[in-house]
Amino acid sequence: MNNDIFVEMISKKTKYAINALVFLAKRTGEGPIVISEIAEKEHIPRKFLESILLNLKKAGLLASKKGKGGGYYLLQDPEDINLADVMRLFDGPIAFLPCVTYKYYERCEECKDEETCGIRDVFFEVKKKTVELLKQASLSEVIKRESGLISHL
Amino acid sequence: MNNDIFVEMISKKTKYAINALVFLAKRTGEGPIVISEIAEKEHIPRKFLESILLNLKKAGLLASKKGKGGGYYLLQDPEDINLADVMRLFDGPIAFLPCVTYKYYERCEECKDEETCGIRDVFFEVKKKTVELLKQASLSEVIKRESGLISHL
DNA sequence: GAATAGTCTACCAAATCTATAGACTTTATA
DNA sequence: TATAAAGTCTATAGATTTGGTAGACTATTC
Repeated sequence: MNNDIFVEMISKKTKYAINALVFLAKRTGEGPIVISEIAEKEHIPRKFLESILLNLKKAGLLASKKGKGGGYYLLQDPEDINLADVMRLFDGPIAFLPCVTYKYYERCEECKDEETCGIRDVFFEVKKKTVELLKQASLSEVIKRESGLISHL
Repeated sequence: MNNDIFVEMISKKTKYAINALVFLAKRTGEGPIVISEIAEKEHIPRKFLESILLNLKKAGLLASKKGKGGGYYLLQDPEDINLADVMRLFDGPIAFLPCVTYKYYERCEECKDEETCGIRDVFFEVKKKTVELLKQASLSEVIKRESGLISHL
């Protein structure tokens, strides 16, 4: 039984990454923004954020500039960056079971017949819907929702 | 970046629990089934399964009988046990963020204004849909899908 | 050349997950 | 009533992951 208060399902890395990206998206056109500003404004441990931004850069979402006047800035259009991609980058495949992923497919050891596995079928459906919703959630979409124009809550 | 081969999202506990429950559901009416039989047939480490079944018993899904001729059996109708409940039992709330759960609600530390948080809005939608799909997935539904009558793959 | 700012490597503490071991209790039945 | 069968309880342990820190290094600007 889970005695723990709470099991967070997305990692802090992903959460911080999303927050940093949204922050940068809102300030498109202002030129490079320094790590420490993002860290402060978004309440993210500075050193930890460093490695996150580096990952986002390697993944091609961000670019950076060194030296005075340097910092990070979005490399892609906020329309084109979505939460599904970000989550996959840090937390791996978006699925409850490895057998319903495409890129990270792995058979369940205990599974007797995957072809007719009802559990797999259920989790495949869940994964499909989740990815669909997260793909739709681009940075611009997230920002748009912040304004309260669209609310699902 | 995730260098690990794969991050399994539901715990083995949950997976084993579901498999054990489906197994028991298929054998409703046969009386108590011993732990070791479930362990063998479902390829679950025996001792580990013990504690899982105990949890399921405490949660009111299973009952047990000690001594010779004893074992475990379903206490509820297979229609009435769904994957959402099982997952919650072992893995906690079904949500990517604590701020979109009901029973385990917790505010994100870094969050500036929850009311207008676009990220929260997105993840709330995802959670809602996920729970909906998992609620529909009762043990009987899983078994029905195994037969290949309904397939979403 | 000094200050600024990102990059790289290494490390670490805490928590969680997946078990395993073994003693104990209850029950059926020969 | 002894004994074997079967579930229950407590404790522990190894491996992995997560979240975070430290510090040296490199590149850029003025």
